[in-house]
Amino acid sequence: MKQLSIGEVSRRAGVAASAVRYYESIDLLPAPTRVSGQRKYGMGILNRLKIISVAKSLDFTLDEIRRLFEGVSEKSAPTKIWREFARVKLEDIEKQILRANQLRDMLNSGLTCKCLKLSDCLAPDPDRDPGHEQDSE
Amino acid sequence: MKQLSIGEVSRRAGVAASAVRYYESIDLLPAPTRVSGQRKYGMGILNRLKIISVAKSLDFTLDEIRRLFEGVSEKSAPTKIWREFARVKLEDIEKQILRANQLRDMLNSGLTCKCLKLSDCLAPDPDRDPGHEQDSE
DNA sequence: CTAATAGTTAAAGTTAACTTTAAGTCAAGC
DNA sequence: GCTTGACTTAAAGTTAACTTTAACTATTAG
Repeated sequence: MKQLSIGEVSRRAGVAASAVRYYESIDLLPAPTRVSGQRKYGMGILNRLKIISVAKSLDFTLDEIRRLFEGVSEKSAPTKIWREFARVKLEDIEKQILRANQLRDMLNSGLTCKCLKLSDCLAPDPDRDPGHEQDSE
Repeated sequence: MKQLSIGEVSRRAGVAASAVRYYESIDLLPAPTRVSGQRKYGMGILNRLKIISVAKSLDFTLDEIRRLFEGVSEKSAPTKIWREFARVKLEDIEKQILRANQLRDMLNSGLTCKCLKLSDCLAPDPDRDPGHEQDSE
């Protein structure tokens, strides 16, 4: 079974060695075995780093990912925990899509008539150019 | 013309007063007029803060938003510049929407089949449980 | 052997976007 | 006049996710 040095792990996973050490320091990665002080990893580390990288790209924080791994180390269904995280993240993304549409609409109306109003508000010194106060709700 | 104190702006816009001062310090907001040292804002500030807040929620950095406003402050045809800017930003936002949809799809597939494979890799101590090493590419 | 390369640590530095703190000013109500 | 509450400033603190640095040790090539 091949043992990888931290440098090899870094190269093969495309993750900086300092990041790998950092992940270990926050218990996102387990402490590997040591050979005369130096970390030696099994191939499993590559998978683990891959998962971290994918989760990160899905806007999971490292803390969430850590909890994700923790959940898996429990006896009960790991898929359940993954599903739950994915569900929550899905909601986030739906919201993001809604907001993107909102801003798109704001910008779209900026491209047509409302813009004249909006752009007044965006003028360098709005206090000098009054006359379009919005509703005081 | 109603003048708002920073506290009123904060309440009405749902943005901390310290954040408003911070925005001013990084030139994201213009310096408002002062009445015996205290900031007094016109209603336009609320629009401006709203735009900032929406853009922020879409992962625009404050620096990007600042550049957004800058385009509008040029002397020459402000609406023209605004239009051009809005057009460019629109493209960005369409991309954001696409990316968000992609992300949603990834999470959706995470909720179904792929997960079962992934969960194998999430075992508590991969080094003790070899047998699914990935290709050494 | 030496030199170069790769690994080790703890601690400080980085960036964004703020918040908190400390010390002081100002306006309003009693 | 005094107190209270909102405001002012500069500067330091916060959080996440790392990176960089400094000083040191270990491994490998020649």
